Amino acid sequence: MPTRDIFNAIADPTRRQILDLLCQREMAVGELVETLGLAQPNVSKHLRTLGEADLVHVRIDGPRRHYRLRAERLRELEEWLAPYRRRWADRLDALERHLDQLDDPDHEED
Amino acid sequence: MPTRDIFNAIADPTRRQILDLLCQREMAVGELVETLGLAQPNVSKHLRTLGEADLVHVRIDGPRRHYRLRAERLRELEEWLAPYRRRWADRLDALERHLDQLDDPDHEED
DNA sequence: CAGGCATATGCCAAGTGAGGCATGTTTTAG
DNA sequence: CTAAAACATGCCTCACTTGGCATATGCCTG
Repeated sequence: MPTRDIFNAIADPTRRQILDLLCQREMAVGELVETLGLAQPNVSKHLRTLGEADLVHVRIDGPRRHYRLRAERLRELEEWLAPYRRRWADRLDALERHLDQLDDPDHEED
Repeated sequence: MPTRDIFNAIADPTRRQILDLLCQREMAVGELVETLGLAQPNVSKHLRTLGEADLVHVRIDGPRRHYRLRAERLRELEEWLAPYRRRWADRLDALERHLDQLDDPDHEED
């Protein structure tokens, strides 16, 4: 069984697009299919992957399944980002960019 | 040529480990090889992928290549995360979790 | 209960990525 | 100029992933 972590889930552009849509409102599979222009089984598979990463939640409504984003799950990403944010947030950032410029003369700097 | 975006770059656990190491200090390939316990060509390939996503920067020092993290590049991820952060940050969050609980009685809630 | 929706799952083919291994390249030492 | 050190690159194989297509499953209507 493959890895179904968040990093893997958001690595696919189509899945990011799905998340983007679900960020606005809950949607049924059919709506997603129509919006994405993909085949229904394909969309279902992506939703499965997202579900295994706990990024979406299903609400069953008769024969329809409404998928809703679990935005809270993305906090994991936020937390992973924390140590790095500290790096770009502090004053060293400017210095590093300056060093990059010195190391790489071809690089265009703003 | 494959996609070399940030999402893809951080999808691999080994590459995240490399980023984690480089977050602390600049390191030469040999140091990374020793720390990671992987074969050198493999490490070089991951570094290449990270480089193509502009997540690392190389400083050539004689025969050695020191890799440094470009933490600023991760701002792209931060920006991508922004719309979602708004979702989990607002008061709707608690409501949504409540709804999840109602939809999914088996789910353990804190 | 038969049939039709809305979705999920299974199977197959093609593309992609990671690791292992051998080899090429650049730099420094002698 | 030769050799060795430090990396990068090329090739191969294997496992995984994605998309397309067919089909199974669950739910609701008549």
